Formats: sequence, structure tokens, C-alpha cells
Amino acid sequence: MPRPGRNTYSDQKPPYSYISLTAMAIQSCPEKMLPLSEIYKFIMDRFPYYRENTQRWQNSLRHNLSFNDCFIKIPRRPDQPGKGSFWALHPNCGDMFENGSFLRRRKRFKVLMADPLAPSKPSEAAHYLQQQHAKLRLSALAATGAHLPHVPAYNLTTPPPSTFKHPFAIENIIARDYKVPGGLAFSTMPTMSAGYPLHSQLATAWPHVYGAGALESASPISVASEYGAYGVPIKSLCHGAQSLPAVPVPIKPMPSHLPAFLSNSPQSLSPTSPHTATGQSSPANPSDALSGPPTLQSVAVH
DNA sequence: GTCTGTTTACACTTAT
DNA sequence: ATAAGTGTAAACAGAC
Repeated sequence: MPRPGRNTYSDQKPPYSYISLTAMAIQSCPEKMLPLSEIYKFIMDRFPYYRENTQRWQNSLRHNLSFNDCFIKIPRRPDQPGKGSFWALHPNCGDMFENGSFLRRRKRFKVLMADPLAPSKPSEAAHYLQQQHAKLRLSALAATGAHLPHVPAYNLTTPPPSTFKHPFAIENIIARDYKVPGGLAFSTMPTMSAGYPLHSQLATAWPHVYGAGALESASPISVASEYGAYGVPIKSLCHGAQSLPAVPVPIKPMPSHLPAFLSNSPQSLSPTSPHTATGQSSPANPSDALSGPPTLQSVAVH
């Protein structure tokens, strides 16, 4: 089997399910929510395969959004005109990809009432997210005394599902070794910066990305490294210095005293910020990172 | 008319 | 073998 090189998936179907792709798109956004059109754009920007037959895969993607409980629909506010709602990831769906395969989940995410604090219905999840966001912003304001940045458009109502500290959270999947257009490489695994050991399954899935060397060399995020995957500000992906478990556990709603993500730089919060359009030339492209994932090659065919 | 969102159905693949 | 997850197609309704 030839070892796939850079841009291997430029013409082929990427080894990601629509769920993975959608989650990537959502997680790539600082606000952790995107309208459908932006999800389309994200996928087409990064995976040329999806620039064709758009009707087919977009229909499938919409099907996935509606069908899977891991996606929650967040209605636009009256002052946020536009078509369609915003889509976010359910706060509790962080362990979907525990088997290390991002083409197929270990199990389908189903909303349960296992955690009394956790939202069960999508509508409750959306409300929960908004509440958490409000709490975090207030606590940040109280802690720093700083002005909250002006957050344009849809950003205000919807909190990032800041519970995504899990090593299998999409943000972690996409947030490695991002290079800004200028060419400066960043180590952007926020959980590593917080001392969060990386699960071995990731290294199995993407050894070139998550191999032992990469793990050992993982270092705290530089203060100069403001941007992570796809231009997402690293701060938005950080979750403070909270100590996190080494073993993947179901994601729980984050306590309201962790305002780390609130330090999003205001300029990064534009719904149309360039991070969604870095183009295939950007090494941040997950497909570029897949220079040779042995465990994924076999599932890349369709 | 187009886009978005929901639902159903079916075939296929993969995990158990 | 079976159940579950995924991809695709299609029909339909509602919003823009």
C-alpha cells in the first residue's frame, strides 16, 4: 500500500464521516456554532472532494444534522437575520470517537438524562449552552474587570461548548500543528498545554500527528501563539489550567468558574472571519495532516 | 425558486 | 449473525 502523501485526499473522499466533518467545522469556529452554509463552506474549502456533487453530500450532511442528537440547532435571534439556524455540538457528545476512528464512531450519541446537570433535549442543550456562556462571561468580567469584547452577530447568544476538553473532541483532532499562512508552526493542542495526556488511540489513528515524539515534544502554548487550527484563536480552545483526566470520560458540562474561552480576541469572532476560508493551501487542512494514517487508509475507500 | 430542515427508506460496512 | 453506524436518495414542508 503506497503511503499517502500530502494532499492525498485532495481528490479522494476524506476518511471522515459527515459527522466528523460537521463537527470539525463547528469546532473550528470560535463560537462553536455555524450556520449550514458555513459548514458547507468549511468542508468545501478544506476537502476538494466535496466541491463536486454538492447536492448529494449536502443532502447527506443535512440528514446527519437532523438525525444525530449530537448536533443541536440554535435558532437565530430576531436581530440575526439570515437563512437557517446555527448548528452546534451537543455538550455531552465529546466521546463519540473514542475508538480512534473518525470515519465511524464507537456508538451513536444519544441524549440521556444520566447527568442531572446535562441537557437532554436539543432545545435544552442550546439553552444550556447559552446559560453557560452567560455565566462564563459574567465570571470573566468579574474576575478581570475588563470589558467584554464586542461580539458581533450570532456570537452573543451562543456559547462555545466549552466542555470539549476531551482528547477526542474535534477541536483536538483538528488543532495540531497548525501553520499560519506565514509559515510559523504552532503546537495547538490546548489540552496538552493543560497537562492533558493524549489518549493512545489518537496516536494509533494518526501516528504522524500524535506519535510518541509529537507527544513528548508537546509543549505549552506559546504566548505568541494566538491562533490555532484554521485560525481559531488558541485562547478560544483553551480551557484554563484545569487538571483533566488521562482516561477519556463522558464530557460533563464545565463548571461556570472556567472563563478561559472568554478571552477570545474580538476580531476573531466574526462569523465570516477568514478562518473558514484559509483554503486548501493551508497546511492546517486536516487532509494535509493525514500524510499516512495506517488505521484510516483501509476505511478511506467508499 | 432556492435553501433549510425533517423524515423515511434502503444498502452497505463495521463492531459486537 | 445481528445490531449499530453510515451514506445516499427522495419526498415534503417551511422560511427566505
